[in-house]
Amino acid sequence: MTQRSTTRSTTRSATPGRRAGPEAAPTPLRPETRAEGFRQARHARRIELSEDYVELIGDLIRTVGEARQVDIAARLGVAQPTVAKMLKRLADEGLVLQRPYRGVFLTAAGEVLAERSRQRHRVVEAFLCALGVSAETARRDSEGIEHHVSDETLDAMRRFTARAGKASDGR
Amino acid sequence: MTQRSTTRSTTRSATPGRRAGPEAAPTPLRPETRAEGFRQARHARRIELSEDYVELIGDLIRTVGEARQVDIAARLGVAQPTVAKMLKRLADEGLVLQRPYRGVFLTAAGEVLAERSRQRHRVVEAFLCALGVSAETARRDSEGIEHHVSDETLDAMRRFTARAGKASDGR
DNA sequence: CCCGATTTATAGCAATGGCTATAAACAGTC
DNA sequence: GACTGTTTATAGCCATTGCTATAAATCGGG
Ligand SMILES: [Mn+2]
Ligand SMILES: [Mn+2]
Ligand SMILES: [Mn+2]
Ligand SMILES: [Mn+2]
Repeated sequence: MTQRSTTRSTTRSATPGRRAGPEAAPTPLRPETRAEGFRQARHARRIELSEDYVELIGDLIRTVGEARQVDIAARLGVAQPTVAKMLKRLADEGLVLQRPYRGVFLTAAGEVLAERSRQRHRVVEAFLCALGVSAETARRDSEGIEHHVSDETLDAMRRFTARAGKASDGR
Repeated sequence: MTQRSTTRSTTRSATPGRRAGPEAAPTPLRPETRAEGFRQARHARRIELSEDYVELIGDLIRTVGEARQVDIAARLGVAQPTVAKMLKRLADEGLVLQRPYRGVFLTAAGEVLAERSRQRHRVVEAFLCALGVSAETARRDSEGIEHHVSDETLDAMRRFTARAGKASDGR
């Protein structure tokens, strides 16, 4: 431990020389602490697609009666082979069941994930609307945001939306 | 156009048979419309890393004096070669400048992106706090959410945070 | 029962974002 | 100026997510 290395990278800012005054620079943050956020975001990115797929498949089955690759592709804005490959992966993961040329179906596990995802998506979208964002923007932004919202934040959003609804409602 | 195809996939739900009553099922949504959200999310995912890197590099330069690969890696929670490769890409994109064994620096373009990203990140994090989320959760969730927030939503967040601050403030 | 349109499947390609293992360059210390 | 530990660079490797082009399967009508 001769040069800078771990000392600076990890230990140094743990106990900063000057303690934070009121409203001072926000205390540099330990590297490990900072990494937590990035790790969480990377994890969310990894499962994002699965969530969007099962949610969309569930929607299609309910509204159209079946979920075909072409329809999934059209709604995701990707090419059909992209969907085919992804469905294979989802089948491997036990989230969907493919009946060739007869559409895709959700397994029990898929149904659970779909419902959880749909719920969260709805909360986020409704929240954005309650916050005063236009319906179009709420729809578009929520498609990405939903995957990065923890349960705690989701709860806060729910509370706010409910409050806002009560306030603007007749009562 | 004999079978189902485009008819169902694209045209069908454009003008649904039953017009939406008050608070009825939320009108199935045209496939193209739905695809917009997914496209926006995919786009955000593509530039997410660049944003996080330049923001972090700027932070390091300001607080530590220089941005070394090891320090970036520690804060992102990834391995150093991962950082090395990414920095090469960022250099190709004209966002950073590498002086071998002397740290990374931001180009003018990098500086601009970094500042914009940092700003947005701050707004989102402060907003989550104002919403009543714990500081830790706000820090972690904002790391992912920030990249999916449009200007319109960002504005709404700013307004809310300001309002909340005024409300709880002495006056 | 065969045709034509639609839908799926497959092959092959590329970019991205991770990793480990290892070599090379550098900076301080003696 | 050589040792030694730190930092960068490089060389593979792999998984993921997208694409195009093309072949195969299916289905509804005639
Ligand atoms: Mn969703
Ligand atoms: Mn989504
Ligand atoms: Mn950020
Ligand atoms: Mn981020």
